[in-house]
This record gives sequence, structure tokens and C-alpha cells, in this order.
Amino acid sequence: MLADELGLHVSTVSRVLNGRYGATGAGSETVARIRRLAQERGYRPNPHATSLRTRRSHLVGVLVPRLADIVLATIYEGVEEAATALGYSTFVTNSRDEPELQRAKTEMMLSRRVDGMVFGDARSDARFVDELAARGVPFVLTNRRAGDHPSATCDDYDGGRQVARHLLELGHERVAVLAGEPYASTGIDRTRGCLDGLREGGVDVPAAWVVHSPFDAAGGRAAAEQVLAGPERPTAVFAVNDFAAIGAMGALRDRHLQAGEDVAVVGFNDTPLARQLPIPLTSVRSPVREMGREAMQLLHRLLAGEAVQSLLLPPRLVVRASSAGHLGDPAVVEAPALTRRAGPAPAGSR
Amino acid sequence: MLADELGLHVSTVSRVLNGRYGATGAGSETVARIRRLAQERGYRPNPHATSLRTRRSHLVGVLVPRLADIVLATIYEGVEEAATALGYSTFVTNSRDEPELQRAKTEMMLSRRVDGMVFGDARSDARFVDELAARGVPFVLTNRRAGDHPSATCDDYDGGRQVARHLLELGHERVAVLAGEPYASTGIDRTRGCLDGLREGGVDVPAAWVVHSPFDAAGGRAAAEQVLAGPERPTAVFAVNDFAAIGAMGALRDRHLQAGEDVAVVGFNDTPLARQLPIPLTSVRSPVREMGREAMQLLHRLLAGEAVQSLLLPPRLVVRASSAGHLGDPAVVEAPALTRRAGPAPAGSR
DNA sequence: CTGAAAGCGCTTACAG
DNA sequence: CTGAAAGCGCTTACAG
Repeated sequence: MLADELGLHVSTVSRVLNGRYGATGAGSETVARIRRLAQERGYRPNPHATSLRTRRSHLVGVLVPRLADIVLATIYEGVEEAATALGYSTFVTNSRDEPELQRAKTEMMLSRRVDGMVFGDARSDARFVDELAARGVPFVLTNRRAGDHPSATCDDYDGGRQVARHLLELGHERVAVLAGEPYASTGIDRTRGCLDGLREGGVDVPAAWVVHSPFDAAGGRAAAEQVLAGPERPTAVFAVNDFAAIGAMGALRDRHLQAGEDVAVVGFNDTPLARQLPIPLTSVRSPVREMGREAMQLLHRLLAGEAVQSLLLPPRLVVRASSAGHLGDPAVVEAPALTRRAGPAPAGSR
Repeated sequence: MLADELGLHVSTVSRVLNGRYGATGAGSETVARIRRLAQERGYRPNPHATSLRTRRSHLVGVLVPRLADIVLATIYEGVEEAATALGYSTFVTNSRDEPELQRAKTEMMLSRRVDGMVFGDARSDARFVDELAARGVPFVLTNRRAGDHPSATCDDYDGGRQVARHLLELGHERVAVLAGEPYASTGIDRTRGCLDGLREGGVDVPAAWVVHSPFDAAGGRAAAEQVLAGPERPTAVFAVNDFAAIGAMGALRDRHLQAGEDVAVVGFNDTPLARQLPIPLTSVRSPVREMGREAMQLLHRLLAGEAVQSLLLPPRLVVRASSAGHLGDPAVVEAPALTRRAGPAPAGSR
């Protein structure tokens, strides 16, 4: 179409617009004419024709457990950001952490002829990614790692250790961990890091205080309730995820306990809500957007045939009121005022 | 490829697999052979070739202000659900409510040859969608409506009225509205519905108590602070969005006021967090997922050449502790215990 | 420096 | 009922 108008052959136009073959593939005069008209017409090559010919779609499939989870949504934003910068477009979809859906959605992506996949939902109990690797499908993991597959994730183990150090400094000796889903490397590594860190500080966490649950507020609330139903009460609760931490705060409040005063609460990811909560939440900030960006860049290099190495991005603890640490100050910790405060509150308000 | 193996012509295979032309386009014996092998081989037609030939990509572009906002993420889940069911794939991206980005991302989608667009980010102050309509680009709005363009949204005005009715029943006469962004139909309609409803109940809201702000916790907190800084204090705050409501709760707590006891707080959308908050939040449930689903179905009909009519989905108020309504019971409303409760809390904990 | 041809994998009238 | 041809819009060696 451009070619006709310029009285040139379509191949010449293509050569120029793709700018390979030595300098430009045409005389500078011709090049200028082509570029000018392309600009003027807002010409965009038909990507379907290009894909058909080049066998490269510049399409990438992204799977996440749940896009309505702000952590995954933000990771996806990072993926998409890098994808756009590198000339790819992305399809995203939810797998709801269901292996069959993960499989079905991936096949759908592949039938759409994506060049590669980014998985934010790898399960340590499923061999799905192993199979894909065996089939030669290019992919990168993010959010959760698995096996030796290339990934860009947060150093969750270190994040867990930072939480342990913080709680030890505050003098906590009775710590419960809301450990998330047992098949997610995030929950596993954060929990292990915390338990290891505490152990090094001489604090052991009883098995009954490591409770698995979904990564949302309802899950955190249920897990916290389970812990609080026991005979002894922990002085600190580490939830491997901010939403679970919010749920834990709710469970505490139901028992007339206040986060940050009666029980320290620590979350993970430092979602924007953490600092805005009525009782601001201590949380480990993880570089979620960067994770997504890096994952996409790894995939790009993989697609270019390079060998890539997995990335572990550093987290950082952000201390707020929910673990402000009045522990060690008996006047505050045991303050009758605190008990009284909660006591007379009308039951109807909860 | 299937054709060769079967000793048939590719056109025969195509005819059968697409199942048009009378019964099936081939003899029942042939049909069976083709279907069997296609199944066996897991054959999927190359969508790029199909798109090139048919000039239909079965691709849809989706724009939202922010995918990390759970409301938009859930709407997108609905869009994607319907898209999958109807045989489309979707590209989603953020426009961050910036008109230039909205424009640029849309052009990018169009250059990818999407069949149509779903916009969750229409701005009442921008003529962008008007231009697109003039250019003949098929699209449907969701989340926010605008002009007469086809849309699937919540009946936000009615939702606002439900809030008004609830607050009137509780006896509130001093109500502030955190109205969201001034260019979003959601905020505008919810606010208008509430103000109209209150007015009919004889309650007028002073202009200074209708405050615009971003649709997030930080925005809600800032807006609430502005209201609370005034000489008179409202007895109820309606935030047109749950996250703004959470921010408002934070602002209240900073002033030693408790949501649901000192000041009623109502949100909108009934996000999953609302019921899980330490103080559960009264909120208007809006059918977000359905909105997305319906929008995609409208687009499908539009692409089929049908005339479509906009949809207004009904919301429903869900009452919780944050507006439990002790108003009218002076012993509780004015309870010195409440003041005392907040008073002695160590400043360091906030 | 530019043109002409082949071909990517489909679909769709049109023959036979 | 099935085949053969044309063509969607590109890219890429290959001529000249």
C-alpha cells in the first residue's frame, strides 16, 4: 500500500522499515521518502502477516494465581512494562493455583502462538513446568521459584530472616507464623528464613504455631484464630503476606487484643495498604514490579538464545506501629488500660 | 500438515474443521478421519494465518486505570472470562487515568489489530472515546460510563441513594462525601445519588464536605483529614470507594475517633477486604465481575453487527460494624469511655 | 540500489 | 463430495 503510492516494490519498503541489510537497504533519498510517508500514514505492519512469515509472534503469555491480588497485579505491571519496552505484547490470565487450569490456560496461550511464557504461579508440588521445559517451551518464573528453572524472585528467605532479627531485637520469644500455601515457594522460603533466624537467636517455634492458609485476609484470620485458640498466646505473629496479616489483625481485635500493643504483627510485601491501615503494618518490602520486569527481560534473553541465570532480588523490612515494640516495657505491655479499653466496647460493634 | 498425512487437500480439512457449508463440508467418513487425526495431533490452526485471511483477529484490547486496583482487576477477570467463552483473547494494560497514555496504549492495541476495545477508564472530561467512535473503532465501556457510548456499568446513582437512605435511617444529619476523582462517572454518580437521597430526607451536605480525591487509601485519608480539620465534625462519611474508606478510617483513628462508633463510615464496591477489616466496613456491593462479563458480551454483539443497549447493573448495600448505628443512643455516642480509650494510647503506636 | 519470486498457514468462492 | 487457485500482508534470500 505504501509501496504502490511510492511507486516502489513492497520488498524495498519492508527492507527500509526494518532497517537491516547494511546501512538501510536503499538509497538515502528513497529511505527518506519511505519513512516520511510511513510516518504520515501512521503505517503499522500487520503483525499477523509478520508473525506468519517470521515465526515469531512477539507475544508472551503470563499466568498468575490471581490478578485481583495486588502483588500479582503489580508483578504483571512490571512484566508488561518490560514487554512493551522490548516490543512484546502480553496475554495475562488467572490459574487460581489450580494445576488443571494452569495446564489448560498454558495450552491456550501456546495455541495463540506465544513466543514464551512467564509463570507467577509455579507450584512446588507440580511437575508441570518440568514437562514444559522438556517440551522445549521457553519460560521464566517470577513471584515463585521452582527447581532450577530460570526465575526472577524476591529473596524470600532473607526477608524471613529480617523479620526474625526484628522480632528478636524486640525480645519476642513466642512467635507464630502464618505460613501461606504449602506449595508456594514464597511462603515456604519466608517461613524457613524466619524460623532459621529465630532459632539462631535461641527461639524455637512450636510446630502448632506454623499454620498454613490461603494468602488472603480470610485465610490469615482463620489461621490466626487457630493459633489464638491454643492455651498459650504468642507475643508476635508473622504472616507471610500483608493480607493474611490484616486478617490476623481482625482475629486479634475479635479477642480484644490490639496489634502492635498486645501482639506484634508483621506482614510481607509492603503493599500500599500496609502504611495506610488504621494500625500501620510492619512489613517486608519486596521489589514486586522489578521482579516482573526482570522476568520479562530474562525471557527476552532466553528467546534470543542466550543462557540466563536466575535472579534473587533483595527485600527490606519496614517497621511500623503494628510491631512498634512496647514489649519489654511492662507498664505498657500489661497496661490495665489496654484491657479495659477493649473490654467495655459494645459487642454490637464487631 | 494434517492434509498431507490424510492424503486430502488442505481446503477440505479447513472446511471440515470449521464446520460450515451445509452439514460439514465433506463425506461423513472423511469428516471422521479428519476430526480423529486433528484430535490426536492436538492440531490448532495458526491464528496468525487465520487472522490474516479473515481480517478478524479475535483479539480484544482492554484498558483500565490500574490493574492493581482490585475492582478493576476483578472487572478484567469478568471480561477475560467472557472473552474466553466467546473465543477471544485479551490484551490488558493500565492507562493510569492519563489521557495521553490512554491514547498511546489504544493505538498500540489497534496496531496489534484487535477487533475491538473495552475501556474501564473513560473520563468524562476527555473526548477520546468520541474520536474513536467517529473513527469507527468498535468499543464498549465498563466501570465508568460516558455519553451515549455502549457500556456495562453499575447503577452508581442508585448505590449512592441506598447509602443516603441508610444514613437517614440511622439519624445522621451531618454527612461528608469523599467523592473520588471528578472525571470518573462512578464517583460523580455515587455522590450525586447520595446527595439527592439525603436532600429528599431533608439533609443538605455543605459544599466543603464533598471532597474529591484519588480512589485509594492515601487519597481517602487526605480527603477525610481535610473534612475533619473543619470546625464541625460530620457524624458519617461516605467514601465512594472502599480503599478511600479505609484511608478515612485511618484518619479517624489518628484523631482518636473510632469508625462505627464516633463516626459512621460507608464505602463502595464491597471488596473482599471490607468484611475482613478489624472494623468491618459497610459498603455497597457492585457486581464488578458481571460488569466485565457483560461488557465483553456487548462488544461481541457489536462486532457481529448488532445494535446494543447499555446496561446498568443493580448494587446492594451491605451493612456492617463501621456504620452499626449507635447514633441516637447518647450513652454510646458520647461515651467518655471512648474518649478515654483513645486518650492514653502511647503516641508511638501510631 | 531495487525488483521479482517464493512462501508463511490459512479460508473461500469456484470448478468439476 | 473434493480439489485447485487465489490471496490475506508481510520477509527474505536471490537476481540483476
